Amino acid sequence: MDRITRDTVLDTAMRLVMESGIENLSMRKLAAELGVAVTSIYWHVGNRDVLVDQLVDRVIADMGAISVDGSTPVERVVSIARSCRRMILERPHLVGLVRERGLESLMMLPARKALVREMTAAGLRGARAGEAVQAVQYQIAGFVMLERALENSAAEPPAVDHWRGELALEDPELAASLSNVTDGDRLFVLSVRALVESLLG
Amino acid sequence: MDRITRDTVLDTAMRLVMESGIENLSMRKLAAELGVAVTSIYWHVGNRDVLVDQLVDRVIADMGAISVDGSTPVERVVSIARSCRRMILERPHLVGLVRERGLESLMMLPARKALVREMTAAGLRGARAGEAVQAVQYQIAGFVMLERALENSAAEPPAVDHWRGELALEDPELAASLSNVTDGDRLFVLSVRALVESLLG
DNA sequence: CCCACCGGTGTAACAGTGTTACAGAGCAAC
DNA sequence: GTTGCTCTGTAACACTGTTACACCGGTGGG
Repeated sequence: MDRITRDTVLDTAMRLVMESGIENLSMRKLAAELGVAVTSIYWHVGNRDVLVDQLVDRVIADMGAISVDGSTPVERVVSIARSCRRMILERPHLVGLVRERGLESLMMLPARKALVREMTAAGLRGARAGEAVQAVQYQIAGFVMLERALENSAAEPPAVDHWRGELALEDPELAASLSNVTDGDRLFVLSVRALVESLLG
Repeated sequence: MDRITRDTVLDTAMRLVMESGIENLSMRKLAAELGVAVTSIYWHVGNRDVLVDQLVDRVIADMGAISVDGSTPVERVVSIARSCRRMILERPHLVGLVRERGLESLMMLPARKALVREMTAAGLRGARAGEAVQAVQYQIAGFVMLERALENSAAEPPAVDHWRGELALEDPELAASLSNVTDGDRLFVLSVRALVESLLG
């Protein structure tokens, strides 16, 4: 009997997603949570797709500004990347959200401007600078997406590598480094720094 | 009436996936295609999840060997990465397949061995080499996953960047480079080369 | 005042999904 | 012949997104 609003629908949808993930959000559950029939939701938001789109927009809107620290350009770009990664990892529902829609690029919009500033500050101009920005963006987004995807399938079998035995004899430290469950932040910073140092050099 | 086999089930499932993608594969459609009831499929393969797992294993098994060209270590790693990317892009269904399961890491197994060889040939040892291998692996897989995800959502709105106007005044070539739909291969090779040069330097 | 309209809601259905309890064929072995 | 095993079919359960249609409450016009 209580009237609902497009905003109340989006609010409780957001709450449900943050509680139990996008994969457990259905129109019927949302309607039940609102104490209303399914058709009301369709009247207010139209579709499940536009509902998810609205949720993505909300999450991206509240991602806030990224922090830029460091004195050298490399350190500043690394700090941007790190801030980006932290911001995404702090929002576990975001990955599922943008995985359902195809809006991965929007994930990067706040960083883009900061990256352009740093690249030009480091002396890059024109297409060189543009490619550098895109390369770093792709690396950040790709890394985090992959990282999240891998951690969900952590129950993976040990992936019997037959050649790992012989490798362990030649360079046991290398074999151990490949077997270890990766320290995400360390590998991330290492990769970004390597890429940026090369791009700016 | 015709008896079916686990292999015939997997074969036609694979065919259906290659024809219309994993998202259009349902147990009922598969059963209909086989001219059999759903329960037979369940008896033979058990589950939809194990069915998809089997399909992933098949695709990975037929990925074959990667080619390694080039004289310098950097060029050889770039060639490995490029070969990997091509192999994945040639199998459009693979991305949907591994996106449904969480087995992204398996995507890289054939490349791993080659990367280890090149890194040690370039003089890297121990944890340094292991991290380098993982960094390149993450970059390849992340880049390709992101690339495929972006190309599916190409109908995206132009993403009104308010600051692009002022940027265009300062460095029009940079603005154009950021606006352009990215040339995937060029950006990929550029990124991998930059990363590897820095890791090996 | 009444009636028509419109915004919003509810009922019930359609078509599709994965999965399974259960009954039954066909065949081999004892 | 009867038992037992392998495999298949029927029919259902519990979901999903979506919609055709009826209804209810208010607001404005005649």
